[in-house]
Amino acid sequence: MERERLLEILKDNDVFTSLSSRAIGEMLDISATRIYAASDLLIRQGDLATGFNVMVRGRAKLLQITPDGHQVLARYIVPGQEFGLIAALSDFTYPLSIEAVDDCEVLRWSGDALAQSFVRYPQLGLNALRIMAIRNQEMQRRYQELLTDRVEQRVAQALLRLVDQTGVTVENGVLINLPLTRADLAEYTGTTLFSVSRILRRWQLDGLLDTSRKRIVICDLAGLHEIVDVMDPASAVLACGR
Amino acid sequence: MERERLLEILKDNDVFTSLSSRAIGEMLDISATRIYAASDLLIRQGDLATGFNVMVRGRAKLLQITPDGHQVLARYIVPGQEFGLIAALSDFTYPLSIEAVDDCEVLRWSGDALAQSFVRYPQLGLNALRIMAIRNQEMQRRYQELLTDRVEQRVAQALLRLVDQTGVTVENGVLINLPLTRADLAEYTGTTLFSVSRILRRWQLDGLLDTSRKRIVICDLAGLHEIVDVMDPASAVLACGR
DNA sequence: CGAGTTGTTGAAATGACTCAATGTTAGTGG
DNA sequence: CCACTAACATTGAGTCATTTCAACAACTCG
Repeated sequence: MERERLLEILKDNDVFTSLSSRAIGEMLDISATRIYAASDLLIRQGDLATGFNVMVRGRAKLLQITPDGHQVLARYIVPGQEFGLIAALSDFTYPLSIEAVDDCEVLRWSGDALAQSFVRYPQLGLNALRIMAIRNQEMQRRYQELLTDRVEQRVAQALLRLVDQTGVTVENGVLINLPLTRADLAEYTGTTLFSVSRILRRWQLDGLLDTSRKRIVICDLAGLHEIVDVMDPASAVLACGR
Repeated sequence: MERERLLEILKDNDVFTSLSSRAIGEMLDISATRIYAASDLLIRQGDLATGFNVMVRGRAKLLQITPDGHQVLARYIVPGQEFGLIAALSDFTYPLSIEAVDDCEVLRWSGDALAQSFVRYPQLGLNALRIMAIRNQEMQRRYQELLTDRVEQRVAQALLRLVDQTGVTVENGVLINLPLTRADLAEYTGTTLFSVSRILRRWQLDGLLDTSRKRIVICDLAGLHEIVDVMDPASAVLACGR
């Protein structure tokens, strides 16, 4: 990929916020490019964390495999997003695997190189801290959702998140630009592919969305939002009380 | 509290790891002491994050209140642990409230002071990053547990975590040194106090633990561990297959 | 075309929740 | 020291959301 484009991608990434163009150029100079094919593992859960990466082309999914064989889909990585930030710290192992959805191209730095860059550009360390903090809060919110919401709300929430991340406007709504099976969504929301199938079917009939195999177009974003925060029995009671 | 004791507490906290005694002394010099009474709020969810704190006496619980009125108990803070690290970053609001369980005493630094200390002692920033990373992994693991485990396993896991954090050896086992009601445990594990009551009762009959009001003594740690990782239907099938 | 992947649907099973009633314990104030 | 009260804990019955499993339908790709 041409240098101009890569510089732009780095500049837009939160890790490199507030860094001078020269500094970003220098960071690019010491990076390596790696190419992966679809369904390759970019990172293997349990390996020592040695590489920090920025995705420049293609998409990948973060998977966590539990001791009892269950698989959890934590989130998707799309171009411009970074992963493996903990490589900057020594003695950390990756807590999950990252699997390429398409063919992928990533920029990669060794953990040591990143740690040294923290010294050279102190802003980089602060940015890293900020990213971690944000991701922490995000996890906290999702944890709480999981604890209090039911399956339907969680699926709605997941779709909204994916629209936010990968949404593309098409004629009849917003397309989630990922090859998303019912099983994927089930792993992402912590339910079964059967439940997901039933829920999507119902929403399709209600005109909230339009789905064919591995393809979901949201027609009524507001409708999904309503499901997320109105549909709860507890809050419904509260709402009635008013 | 006398200075010697405070220095020791800071020294043992992960934020101050690898800092010289002199540096820790200087940090202590610029800290303020705050006292709270039981059930006071040390931090209010939604407030701008302005203070970084280390608990030196007493215990507190991290509570997240959801839009629909549910309460989630994220974790407990015990003496020696820090909270409010994100105050070092500007424009962050606390994602949850912290409520004193007992009377508490905390050391407090302003977010600005902490950010300046990051410049003065670069190790401090790295430590902060490390702590965030660890907490992230911990959240990730709990998220996955919530997604795949059933209530019984989650309660067992919660008890084990609490033993780890606050366990005190007593005659017939390990006491969880917290005033823990069924409702607290329910908020902590994402279930109802009824389910918790039933589960604890059964375990009491099985001799796994000994509980009276607000007091839990674990008699058979190994037994709980078994429940956590053997009791799953999926893994049971796998185990049979061998 | 055919084979494997993906999606749908129904019926039965079930884990967990809700709610109401009741029992138990720790403080409080007279 | 006792009675009283509020907080905490137990228990049972009914209900519900979700899972499980099996069968089948539809699509896609070589």
